[in-house]
Amino acid sequence: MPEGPSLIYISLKLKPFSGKKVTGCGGYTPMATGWIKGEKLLEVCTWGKHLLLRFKKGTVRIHLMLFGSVLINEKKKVNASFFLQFGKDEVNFYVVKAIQLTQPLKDIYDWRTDIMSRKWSSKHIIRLAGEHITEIIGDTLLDQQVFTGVGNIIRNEVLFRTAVHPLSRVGNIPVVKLLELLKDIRVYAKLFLKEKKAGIFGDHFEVHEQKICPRDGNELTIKIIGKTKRKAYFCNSCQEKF
DNA sequence: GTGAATGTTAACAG
DNA sequence: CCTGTTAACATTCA
Repeated sequence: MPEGPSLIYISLKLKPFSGKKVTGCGGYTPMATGWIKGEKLLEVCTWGKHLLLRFKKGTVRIHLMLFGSVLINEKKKVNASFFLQFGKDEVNFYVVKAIQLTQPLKDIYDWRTDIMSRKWSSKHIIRLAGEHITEIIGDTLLDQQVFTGVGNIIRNEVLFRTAVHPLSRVGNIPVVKLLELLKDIRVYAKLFLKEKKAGIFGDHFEVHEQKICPRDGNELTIKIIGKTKRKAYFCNSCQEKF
């Protein structure tokens, strides 16, 4: 469920609860939850794949990992790792990691790298990319400190869309090309969110989980690459290796 | 029944 | 001590 756009989608669904008072909370999370009861949910925001629920006494940082899900006024058979009640309404978080943050969010998070943020700055990321010149772009794209919110789907799709080979060294990619890649992450992420809203996300990836390159009809390469050990789908012939 | 999947981090080995 | 590898977590779907 979780890449940047999915988190925005979830946060939009939770926004109506901001300003509302928590009447009950709990779950099997090891995080203490007593401090939340009776508090007003001040704000719902995100940083990449982090869902942030702000309260006066701290923020609950929720991460969905691979299998997490959020249901409003619906329950699964399994226990929720975390839940919040707002009077008659309840929000259930399944298989999530919940942590209490007490520092001001500004001190922890830099939204200039968050692909879903208005504060996103390509200039800043180009600068950061300079510290990763020996790395392969396939790895850097999954580095949450540089491309906050990018996951395996966005990585594979955007590399294909901009015709960049995942094994390209970051330092070898011309800045113009890198800028094109950065821009397309934003474009694709928006499309991702749009499809999520329409309930059709996942219907038509170009390369992710595919077999044939839609551009030249060649067979796609499917390979576990880099330090992240995630599966990359790419076309060896039409994605340029820098 | 098996394996893989939009992910991260703690523990371990060298 | 630093770096890289493995394990662990938990669910759903093909």
